[in-house]
Amino acid sequence: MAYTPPGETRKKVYEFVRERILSGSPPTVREVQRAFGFRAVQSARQHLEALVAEGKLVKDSGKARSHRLPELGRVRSSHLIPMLGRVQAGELTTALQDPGDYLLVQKTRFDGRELFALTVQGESMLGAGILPGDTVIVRRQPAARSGEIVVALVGEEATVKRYREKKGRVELHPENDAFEPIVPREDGEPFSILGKVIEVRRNLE
Amino acid sequence: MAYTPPGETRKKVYEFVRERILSGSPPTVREVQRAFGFRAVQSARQHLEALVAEGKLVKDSGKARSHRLPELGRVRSSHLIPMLGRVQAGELTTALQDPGDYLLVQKTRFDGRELFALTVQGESMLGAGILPGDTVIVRRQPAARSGEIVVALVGEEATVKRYREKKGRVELHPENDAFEPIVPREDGEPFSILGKVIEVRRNLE
DNA sequence: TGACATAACAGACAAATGTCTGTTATTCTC
DNA sequence: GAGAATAACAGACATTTGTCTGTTATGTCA
Repeated sequence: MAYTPPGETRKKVYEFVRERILSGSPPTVREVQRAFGFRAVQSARQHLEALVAEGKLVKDSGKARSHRLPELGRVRSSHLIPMLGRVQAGELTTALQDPGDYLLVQKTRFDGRELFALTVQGESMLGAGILPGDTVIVRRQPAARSGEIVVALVGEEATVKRYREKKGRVELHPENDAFEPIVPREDGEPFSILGKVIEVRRNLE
Repeated sequence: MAYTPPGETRKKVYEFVRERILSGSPPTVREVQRAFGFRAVQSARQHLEALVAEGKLVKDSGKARSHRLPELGRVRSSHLIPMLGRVQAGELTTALQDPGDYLLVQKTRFDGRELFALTVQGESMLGAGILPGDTVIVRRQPAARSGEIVVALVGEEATVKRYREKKGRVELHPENDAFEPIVPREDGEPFSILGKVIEVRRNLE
């Protein structure tokens, strides 16, 4: 490779390595070498070492593909969680076993097994900023605290509502004046909480 | 390691490798070996090969740390994108160089470089289901089509609004009756589109 | 010009890592 | 119990990858 102005190639090496790290496979020294057409391994190594010295990268000495971004220490661990489509609510819990799609989430506190995702249908939670088509990420749990947004099974249907306890009575509140609160157990319909909504996502592409 | 029932260790190996891949550094065969206390490298390798045969993992033969999740191949790529905090809007573009935190996204169409994330402040987009504290994921682009939600730089401030062109005139519409549309360039304030909002996320934990 | 810094190169060695061949142990089924 | 299937082990070899020592080229600046 021809001589380049000081810092120029360095910067490109940094960007290259950064992209590779962010996309999941940090390069080896020789991959950097090849990517830049260096004829010597040491050329790539010099840049990498300099970037580590500058604090722009960190690495584990002696290990393959061990370059990391220093900021990434702060990034929390991530999980693939099952994404449920338009399944019948009754099958919901069993459908969790064999999901059709996955969603990538980063959650420290939870195990991937406790989480699943649902596509919201209907406009009953407009007031809480949850629109039809939004994806809700749910932590499986059999109970909730008053005020939390939950996914509940009422009869045969899974529904997203705000959970409230009033004088010991359970109510599922929509956030939309056009809908009425649901008071389960009053009509004897089977009722259970599937989990708590811990994240809402909306695609606008 | 003692003999374990068929499939049991296999499953744990899969989960181990999966976690490592998702957290950014796929393990070497010997790291798997050590993690499970195998006394032979081959023990780890057998499990890994079986998982590849089952289609639960894929790998590049001969390369270090090359195990990948096939699902991630389907989704094509996951990226960590820079998350901008409460930065001054004027510094926004340069601040991208040195982000404070990262957000994990899966986007097929886009490169990690084109994306960044912002925390929404203010209630001007309530009507579009975007609440204060929500995170918007933005694709950097200098223009938008009428009707799209954008992040724009008006004067010194970055703002999330719906972009509209009316008779060739540009307007930035809030989705909240308490706010007035912004008509940039009328008062000569510097104006530019930073990018288009392609996803909205809200944490409820 | 000459000292100095950076960039790039050359060739090697050492360590990490992937791969291979063959063996023993455990469980299940018939 | 024999055979099959899976799990685990042992010991090596080959390749990849990280690291090292030393050299040459290009540009900067007093």
